[in-house]
Order: sequence, then structure tokens, then C-alpha cells
Amino acid sequence: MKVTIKDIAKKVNRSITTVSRALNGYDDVSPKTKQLIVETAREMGYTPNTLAQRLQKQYTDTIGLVLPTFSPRFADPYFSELLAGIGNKAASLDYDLLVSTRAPGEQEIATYRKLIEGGRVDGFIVVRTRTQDARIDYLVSQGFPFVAFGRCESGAEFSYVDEDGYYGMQLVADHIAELGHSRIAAIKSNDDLNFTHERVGGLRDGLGKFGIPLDEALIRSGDLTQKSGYDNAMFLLQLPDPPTVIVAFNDLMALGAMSAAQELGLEVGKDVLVTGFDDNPMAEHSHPSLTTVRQPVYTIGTMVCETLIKIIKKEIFEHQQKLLKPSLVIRQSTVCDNHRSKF
Amino acid sequence: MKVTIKDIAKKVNRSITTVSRALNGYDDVSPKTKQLIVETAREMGYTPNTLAQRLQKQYTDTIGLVLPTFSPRFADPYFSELLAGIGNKAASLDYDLLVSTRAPGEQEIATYRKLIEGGRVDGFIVVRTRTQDARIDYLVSQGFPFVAFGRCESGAEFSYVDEDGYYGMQLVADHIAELGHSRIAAIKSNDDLNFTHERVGGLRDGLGKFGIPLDEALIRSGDLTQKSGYDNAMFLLQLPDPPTVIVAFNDLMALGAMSAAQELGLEVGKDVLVTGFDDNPMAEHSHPSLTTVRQPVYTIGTMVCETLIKIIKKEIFEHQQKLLKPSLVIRQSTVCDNHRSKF
DNA sequence: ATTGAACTTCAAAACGTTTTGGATTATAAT
DNA sequence: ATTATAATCCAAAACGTTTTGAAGTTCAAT
Repeated sequence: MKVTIKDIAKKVNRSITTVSRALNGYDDVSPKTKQLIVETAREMGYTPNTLAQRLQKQYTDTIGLVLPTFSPRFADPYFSELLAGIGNKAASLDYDLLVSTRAPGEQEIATYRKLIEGGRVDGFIVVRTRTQDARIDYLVSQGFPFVAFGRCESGAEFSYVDEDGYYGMQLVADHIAELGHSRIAAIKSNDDLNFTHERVGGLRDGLGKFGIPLDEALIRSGDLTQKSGYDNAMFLLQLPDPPTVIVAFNDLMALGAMSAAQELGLEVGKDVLVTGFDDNPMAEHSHPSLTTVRQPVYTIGTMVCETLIKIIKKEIFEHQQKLLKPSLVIRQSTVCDNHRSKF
Repeated sequence: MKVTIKDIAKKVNRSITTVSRALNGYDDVSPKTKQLIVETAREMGYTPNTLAQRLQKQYTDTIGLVLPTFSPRFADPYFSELLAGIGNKAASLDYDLLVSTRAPGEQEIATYRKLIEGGRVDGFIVVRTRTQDARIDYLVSQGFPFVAFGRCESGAEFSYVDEDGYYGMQLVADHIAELGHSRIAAIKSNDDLNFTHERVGGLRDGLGKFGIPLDEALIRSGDLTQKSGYDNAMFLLQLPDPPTVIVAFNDLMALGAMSAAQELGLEVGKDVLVTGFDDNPMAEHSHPSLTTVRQPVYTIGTMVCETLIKIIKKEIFEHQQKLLKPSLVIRQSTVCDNHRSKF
């Protein structure tokens, strides 16, 4: 039987009020009784019932994270890392993390609503924002605390942390231009994802600065999986006039694209260049290693979580909007190095 | 202001008891009032306060998952997929999933204890079991419901779902023997992970059946990351008498090993064979594609979650112990195919 | 001695439910 | 008309806390 505050009260012959106040460090209980209470509480192995505390205090010390799982085989390392960042920060601030997995769509909003109305979370972290994001619209309309990883285009103001994808892609463009390439293909992400537009824009404008066109016919849409990178690259590289550079919008697709190129007997980094986005841990140890835009996902996770909790605790009131400048990590998939000369 | 059961009671002029019972489908409330209550509840937009329900009912409808995050950069797709399996099943059974991320160690047990004693979860899912697993010992000692993904060697009986790693590695051994190789290296996982022993045993015995030795000097220990696969393979392949097959204990390390081989100018699938374990989505689209042991992680996630919830609901009482037979997926990393002949 | 302040304590209400154990009314059977 | 039965309903307790508002003590200052 779990020991409650009542048991302690009975044992030390005080009221439950006094016990509660002693345990919570109020100064209106005498040092003697306070010590007595604290000690017997420890002896009896008392731990407060979180549910009761929460019901009384009317907050849950829990933040919600609804992961959009696109397919049953949902295996983007990106999310593991984000989750670790969020989870570790939440734990360190003594918050619980409630994770729900749902495919994007109608059900999704229902999930948010259920969690809010049931009073189960104090705030949300919204990930992978979409251009028009019903989740954000809903949360804003409810005035419910949340922080997004990513911006969106519906007018509403809200707190977010985002990487500057426009800038990131400009770095890629600079790099490509410097290497003297001009027939550029892109494997972008789905158009309803917000960052797609940022990145397309950055790439187009970046190349434009050097007078390099981004041929519409060479822009393909993928779903961020390795397979779709593979399939799209296969298509691109078998065109009559194939591209010499493939800019993928995440590392998974870039890795898939490299496989496709290699399967066609092309040497990546020489016959065709490939770039990714994210810098997930695989990028460094693929063969060839992948040139990519580094996005500090883990850190973003901690930042998002931290600002959410500050908002919940009403430590800040204005909207926090942070835009992180990513950096370009140049590796062998764009710059052929000595190793390859062994062939 | 959230509408409560009291508000409804006042409006329809009944007691809160009746309202509660009407809403919960008891048959001791007349059809008329029942309809009245249900309707006004809907009109007023009533949703029950989960916290209050839980406090009263003394269960939380929440299952706990403490993810062991080994490093800040924690990005094994394996876990995303497991999480999706668990999360989707939990959601479909109307359970919340409370995720905590903690590095293995002392803090870890404290996390479990805190969640149990605070009455925050009804049961746990324990993943990546260790040979001697303090988490399992603790949970067993507390008589707290849990299901493990993986077995362990401490005597206690408990429910688990596991893949038969011994069998899986025998499949690998058969395959290797069939291909006529005899100088075999292994990049195993950390020894305190339970599945390490299963897999080493399966590989050793499997090769033994064909009279092929597993040279101790060719067994290296990795940490399941791509980097460690890369580093270990680099070492192995630069030995005076290098192995012709590298058996990695997961796909990430296998992919790293392939990169290393390729960087050394070796052709994977011909000069050196590489096998993995898991069949994560990348295995199929790497270059060359990876021969690996398929482990249905998503399904295992759903199974683990489902049996845990059955245990919590006391629908079953005996320990459930399921061992899944994995299968071998043969791809180009062990069998050179036509594509390569283009070189 | 009286007042006032400071210190210590607690009963009761509150958070929003569900459950217990009747109580009341209507209906059917004698 | 009485009794038994069934159909409705509800007050109060319970879940385990925190908070409110007040009461009782002690002690120094008048």
C-alpha cells in the first residue's frame, strides 16, 4: 500500500495541512515538527502522488509531442535525434514527455484536441511544420502553449526554432558554382512541408547569383526516404541530358541518390556530385562521405523544449523566434579526394 | 472555463452521480434523462478531465518507455521504427505513451522508480535488454507490470518479445559457408547487451557445423554506430591476413564497414562480403545493397505494447514469451550481381 | 494586565471524477 | 390494499493532494 500524506499525519499526530506544508518548505511550520515530518516521511518511504498533485494544481508538468509517422516503416534518424534532444531537456527540467504517433491528417488535430481537453499536457512541441499548418492554426486559436520546430505561412504569430534553409541552400549553391557545374537537379521534399519552399528558394536564388539556371524539369519531388532518393536519382541520371549535380533535400534521399548513381556505374564526387541536408551521423561514414548542410537537430530539440517550458511557466511572454544559421560540411561526394585514385 | 460534470448536472437538474452514470452508459438511468444528459454534454462541449478520472480510478492509462540514449547524437533508425510500432499500438488502444530518455546507469533506475512511485504509469516497456539487467531486476522485485524487448540472463521470469538472434546468425553462417568463405570476421555489439551473446553463439555454432572456425582475433567490439563499424572494418581489412567476410551485428555498423572497404578500394560483394542485422530501410538502398537478417522491429513494437496492455488490464496472467524467427535477406553485399559487371 | 505581533497549527474546501449504498417512485403481483 | 420488484435517482465518500482562512499559543511591549 502506497504511503500517503495522511499516513504521515497520523503517525506524527499533526494535520495533513501541516504535513503538506512542511514537505513543501513553507516557513509557517516550526523547525522541530518540520524535521520530524520530513524524517518520518523519508522513513516511511513517502512519495507524493503525482496525479493528485496535478489535479489540485491544475497543471500536468507534461509536454506533448505528436510525431507525424508517415509510414509504418518510420525510420528517419533525424527524429531519434530530435527526440533525444527534447527528451533529455524535458527530463532535466522535470517534465514528462508524452509522445503520440499519428499520420498527418484529420485524426491528427483530434489527437491534439483530446490531449488538450483531457488536460493531459501543458503544452506542445510541433515538428515538421507545413506551409499551411492546421495544427498551428488550431493551437493558436485555442491559445494553447506550443513551440514549433519550423515556421509556417499562415499569418499567425507563434514561437518557433528553425534552421535557415534558404541560407543553407545558398551555401550549397555557392559550393556548386565554385566547382563549375551548371546542370543541377534537385530532389526536393513534399511541397506542403514548409522548409521545402525555403530550400528551393535558397537554391534557386543562390544559383541565380552565378547565372546558373535551376531547370524545372530537373526538380523532382521525394518523400524524404532513401528509397525515394534512389528512385528519383535513377530517373534523373537516365535522362538524355542528365544533371551533373544532384541536390537532395535531406541526407536519406542523398544517400539513396548516391546508391543509384553507383549502381549506374557512375563515380559520385566525379561523374556526378551529390549533396544532402541535415548531416545525420551516416553522412560522415558513407562512401563516399556526403557533403551536406549541417543542422543541429539535437540542439534544436533542446531549444524548442526549453522555450516551451519557459512559456508554460510564464517566464517569458513574447513569441520566441529563433533562426539558426546552418553550415556546409564539404565531403567527398562533391570533392573527389585521393582515396579514390587507388582505382 | 472548462465545463465539468457539475455544470451539466446543474443545467439538467440532476445529481452529478446521475450525470456520471449516464455518460458512462450505466443502465440505471432512464432513457429520457440519459439522452438529455448526453445531448447537453455534447452541446456544452464536455470532455472529462483525465486527471480526475485517473486519480479516482487509480490507474493512468499510460505506459512508460525509457529509451537508453547512449550519446547525444542518438540516431538509430531502429528506435524510430520501434517507437512508431509502440506508439501506434498504444494510441489505437487509447493509451498514452510516456517517453523518457536516459543514459544507461544509476540515474536510469531512479527514473523508473520515480515514475512508479509517482503513480504516473501503469507499466513499462523495457528495450535493449542487457545480460544482467538492473531494470528488469528492479521491476520484477517491485512486481510492476512490464514487457521487455529482449531476454536477459538474470533468473527471473518475465514477459518478453525477442528475435531469435541465435537462429538469425545461423542463417548468416549457412549463407557464408555456401559461398565457400572461411576467413570470417565479426563486428559484434557490446558484451553487456543480451543479444550479443545470442548472436555470437549462433554465428560460432553455425560456422562450426561446416568446420569453419571463428577466429577470436577477428572478433571486434563496436557500439552499433556507423562510425564504429567503419573504424573496426578499417582495422580488420588492414590486417596482414584480412578476413573475406565481415559479419556486423547491426546494419549501421555494416554500412560503416562497407564504406571502409570501399575506401580501401575493395569491392564489397566480391573482394569482401559484408552482412548486417535488422534490415533497416537503408539496407535495401545502399550501394551495394546489404545482405542482412530481417528483424520486424515495427511489429515487435506493436506486440510488446499489446501484451503489456493485456497484462495491465489483467486479461492475461502467465508470462508471455515470444521468440520470433528472423529471416535472411540476401542482397548484393554478399552476392555480386550483374549490375556490377558494368565496371 | 492588556495589547499586538509573530509563530504555529488545523479544519474545511477545492481539484473533477467514480463508486457505494441507499432512497424514492412506479409497476406488477398478490 | 398490500407487498414485492424493478426502475430511477442521489448524497456522500473516496482518490491524494494543496490552499484558504482562521484559530490558538507564545512572548515582548505597553
